[in-house]
Amino acid sequence: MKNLEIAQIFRDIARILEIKGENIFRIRAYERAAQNIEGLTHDIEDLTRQDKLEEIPGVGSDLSEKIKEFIKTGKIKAYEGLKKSIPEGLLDLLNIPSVGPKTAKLLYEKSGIKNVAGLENAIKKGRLKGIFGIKEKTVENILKGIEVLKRGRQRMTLAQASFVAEEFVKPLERLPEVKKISTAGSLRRQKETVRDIDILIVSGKPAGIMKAFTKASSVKDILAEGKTKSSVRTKEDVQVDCRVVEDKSFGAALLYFTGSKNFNIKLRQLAIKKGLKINEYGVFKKEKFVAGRTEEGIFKLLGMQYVEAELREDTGEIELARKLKLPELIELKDLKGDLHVHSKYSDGSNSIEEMAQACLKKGYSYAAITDHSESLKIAHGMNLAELKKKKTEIDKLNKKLKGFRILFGTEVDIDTEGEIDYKDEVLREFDVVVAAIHTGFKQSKEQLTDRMIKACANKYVHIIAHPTGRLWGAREAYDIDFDKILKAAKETNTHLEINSFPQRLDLNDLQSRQAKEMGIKLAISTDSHTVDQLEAIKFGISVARRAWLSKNDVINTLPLEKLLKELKK
DNA sequence: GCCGTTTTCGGCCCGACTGTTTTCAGTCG
Repeated sequence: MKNLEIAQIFRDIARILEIKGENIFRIRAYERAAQNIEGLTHDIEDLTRQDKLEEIPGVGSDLSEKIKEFIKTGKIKAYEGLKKSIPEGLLDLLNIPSVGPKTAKLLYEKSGIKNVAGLENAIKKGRLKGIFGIKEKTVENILKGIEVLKRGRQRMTLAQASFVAEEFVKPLERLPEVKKISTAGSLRRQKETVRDIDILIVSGKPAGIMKAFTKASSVKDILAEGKTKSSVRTKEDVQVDCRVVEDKSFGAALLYFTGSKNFNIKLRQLAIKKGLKINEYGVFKKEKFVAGRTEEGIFKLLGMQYVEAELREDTGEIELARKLKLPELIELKDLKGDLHVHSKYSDGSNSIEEMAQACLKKGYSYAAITDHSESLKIAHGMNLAELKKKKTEIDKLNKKLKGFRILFGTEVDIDTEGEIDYKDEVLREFDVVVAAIHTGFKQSKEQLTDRMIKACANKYVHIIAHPTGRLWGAREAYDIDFDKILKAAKETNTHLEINSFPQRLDLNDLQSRQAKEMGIKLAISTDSHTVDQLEAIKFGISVARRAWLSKNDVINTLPLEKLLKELKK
């Protein structure tokens, strides 16, 4: 997949053009194309072959030629030329908060600064003094920005972001002057990783809220403090923005702060065509306020369906909403059970009964206890004698539990040859067989892909767990040919898992959407090793919703009998 | 550079906050 590579080049081109002071609309065109290419669910090389590049929003004749050139030669001549026109390190300056293209250009032209190190040095030697427009405060901000850059402004997992947001929302919502409060931004869109936290508040007394917000216990720096909008940085280096609006603007402001940027732009363009103007205060006809209290009201006024926050990425949802053809997204309450749960029999911390009771409490009607298979020694993989004991225990518990069924499951290992470590006569006995790669990650792409395809072909394997193996912050995805695996899954009626574990989220949103488009049904599971981890299912649901999945696309929304039928190959 | 339920040319989302300015440009989201 060259998608990300090409998107990065277009983004770089945009930044070089910015520094050179090019036409802002040309710059935005590159940025828009970059973002849309990043969000593609198809391999851009396939689109090139099928002559469908210009179907990508924001890609016209010129950019499609550049993409073709890159696919063919591995280079884009225009890009190579642009790169030579400015010093290599200059683009890095744009990564410093408070330094944009204008400042970067100024620093380069007036002071010969070519990179971050050069900038730091110049500041230390006081060489920035006398540059028009740069005074003490600006220098101070640049220095702070460099510090932030050096620490690395990382993205958090969705789970971490939810936690940071709660630390602000909880105390704020107790204030009497707070009428409504909501998170917004990529957290509300439930992206798998989040950089900044956005909080929106309705109140008639913004001043007190700004004060309370900037004085919150986890705040380290105040980045900006205005009448209705403030930004802080927490001790963990997370930027949190807070904005206060009146009640009648809540919907408009929520829409605006939830984004995404491209979604907002397209919605506003649509409004302009209808003679309306959208900003964060409302929708206006000439000067007159015509909507804004709720998001629903705004979408209705624009003649379209309500677009769920998770879909707002400008990847076709606006067009479908206008035709009233958006899919009905899956919800947490649609799930009937969890199909990937561990117990004490392998490396889990709770007994089967404890896990089952917790699932029952969540309103599930079944759970598959999928302990590791024999070869995975590190996770106390189970031998045949232990399996027998486990089966007996499950049968006994099932007699006891009312309205709930424990499914006899296993998470088997796909070995380095693509074989499963239990024999067929053992596999046959399970209700649910989840298969996954746990070893030999470093094999070649062909080997890894073949292993997965072979596992799909096994008639007793129902679900491939965490299919790409990526572990956020720890491990990249296996080097696999994902398209081939999708094809194999489709042909063999094997299901793919959306693993809800916050560091995994595997498949991710784009991959899940691709699977759905292929007609593959997915399983949303937690891979829980403790009772508490069952709660992570909400993150799997977030992935599914961002992937446009409906109830029908997910097998564990089925009632028990239908599920067992669906699993049969 | 893209794009078209007014257009193949002339538009292109919109506003808060900051710093350095006396009215605004730059940055950010």
